[in-house]
Amino acid sequence: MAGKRSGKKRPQPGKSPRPTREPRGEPPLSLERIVATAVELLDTQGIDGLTMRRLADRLGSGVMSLYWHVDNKEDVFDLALDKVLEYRAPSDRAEPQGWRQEAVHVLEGWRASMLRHPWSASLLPRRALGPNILGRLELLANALSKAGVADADLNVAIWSLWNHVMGSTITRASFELTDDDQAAAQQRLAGLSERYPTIERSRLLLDSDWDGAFRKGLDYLLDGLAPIR
Amino acid sequence: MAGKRSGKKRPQPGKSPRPTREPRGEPPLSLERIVATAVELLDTQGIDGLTMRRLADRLGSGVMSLYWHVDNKEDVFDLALDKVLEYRAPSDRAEPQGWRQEAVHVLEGWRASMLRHPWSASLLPRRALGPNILGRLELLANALSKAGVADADLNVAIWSLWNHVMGSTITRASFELTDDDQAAAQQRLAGLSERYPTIERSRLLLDSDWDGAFRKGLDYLLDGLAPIR
DNA sequence: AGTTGACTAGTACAATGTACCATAGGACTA
DNA sequence: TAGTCCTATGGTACATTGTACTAGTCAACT
Repeated sequence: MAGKRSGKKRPQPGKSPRPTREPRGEPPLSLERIVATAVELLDTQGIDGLTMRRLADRLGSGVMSLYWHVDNKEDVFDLALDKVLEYRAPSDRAEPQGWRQEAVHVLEGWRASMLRHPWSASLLPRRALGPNILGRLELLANALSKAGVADADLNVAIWSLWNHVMGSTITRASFELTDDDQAAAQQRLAGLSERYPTIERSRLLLDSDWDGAFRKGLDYLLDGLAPIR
Repeated sequence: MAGKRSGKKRPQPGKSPRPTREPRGEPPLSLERIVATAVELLDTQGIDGLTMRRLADRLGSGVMSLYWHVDNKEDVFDLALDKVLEYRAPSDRAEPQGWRQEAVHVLEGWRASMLRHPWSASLLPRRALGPNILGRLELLANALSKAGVADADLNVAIWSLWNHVMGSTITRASFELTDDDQAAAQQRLAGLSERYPTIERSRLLLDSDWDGAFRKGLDYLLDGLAPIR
C-alpha cells in the first residue's frame, strides 16, 4: 500500500507531485512501473521467476522500496493478474450485434487475454477478483440480461460460462508444454497405453483442437442457457 | 525416487522385505505413508502448510530421509494429487444404466473428490496427469464412445466436459472462503457496486447455487455433445 | 569376515519474503 | 530561518524454506 501506516489507501492518481528525484537515472518507483515490470518478469520467467529481489533489480531500486508501494508479494500477484485482464471498454455506440455475438466476444477476448499470459491461468484460482475481472463479468451479465435470461437464472448462466472459460484456458495452458515435456508425456502414456485404450486411440493428449473445443462447448452452453436465438 | 541413483524406479509393491526396524516406535517410512501424511497436512493446513520439515516431523523421521523415497517437493504434490483422485473402479457388472447416467456419475464423482480436498483444485492446473486422472478420463471416454460419439468428436467432447468440471470446481473452491474473507469481499464489492450494477443485483458473489450451476451446465453440454438421449 | 545395497539422518548452504531501522528531501508551519 | 512532518528509499538482519553432501546403520549375501 502507499503509506505504510495509512492501511489501505493507494496514492490518488489525481495529482502527481512528482519530486523527480533521480537526476537522469531511473524514473521514480510507482505502482504502475512495478506492476508492469512484474508482468514482464512473469511473461519471461514464469511464475517462479518473480521474486522481489529480481523485481527490484529490474527496476533499479532497493528491494525494500517496493514495500512502500505494495503490501507484499501476494499483492504483486493480484495486481499483475488484474493488469493482464485489462480490457477496452466496448465503444458504447456501434456493435448493435446480437446479444449472442456480444457474449461470445466478451468470452473469447477474455480467453485470449489469459492465453497471452499463461501464468495468469494458474494464478487466478487462488486470487481475489480485481476490478477488471469484475468489469468483464458485468459485461457478460449485461449481455445475458439483454438476451432475456431471467434474473433468477443469471447466476447459473454466468458461472457456467465463466467455468467454461476458466476450465478451457487452464487446461490448454497446462498442456501447452515445451517439446521436451510433450515428448515425455507421450512416452509415459505409451507405456501405459494398454490401460487407457480409448484415450490412446483418440490421441487425446497429443493433437487436440483446443480452440474448436472451446467454441463448440460454448455454443452448446449458450444454446441451453438462452434458447432464444 | 526409491534409490537415489537408480534414477526412475519406485520400489515394486511385489514383495515387501520389511526389515521392521523400529522396535515399537514408528513404522518405517514408505511412499504410502509419506503421501498419506502429505494429504493430511494439505487438508488441515492448506497448500502452504506442506513443508518438507513439517512432513518429516509428522512422520517422526528426519527431513532428508524423505528424499530417499521422493525426488523433491513437486513429486510430493503430484503424488498427493493423484492419491486424492483415486477412484473405485466401477463394478463391471451391474450399472447397465444409460451412458448418460454413467457419464454424469463419473463427472460428479470427480468433482466431489476434488471438493473434498480443495487444495487439489488449485494444484491440478500446474501438475502432470497421474494414473488416476487418466483412469477417470478413460472411463469418461468409454461412456461417450458408447453413447455414439464419433471418434472424431471424442476429443472435443472430453475436453468440454473436463473443462466444465475443472472450471466449476476451481471456481467454487476459490469462492468458498472463510467468513472473514467473505465479509471483506462483500465490503469491497459494495464500495464499487455502482460500477457493477448487474452483478450486484444478482448477488453473484454471495449466494450462488454452485451445485445447481454445475448440473445445469453439464446437462446443456451433454445435450449438445451427444444429442441422442 | 567382508561387501553391498537399502535406507536414515545431521549439517550446511543458498534463496527467499519481509520486519525493523536509518535516512533524505520537500512542504508546510512558527 | 529553524523546526517538524510526510513521502519515499534502501540497507541490514533474520527466520523459513528446499535440498546437496556426507556419514552412518543394519540386513542379506558372498
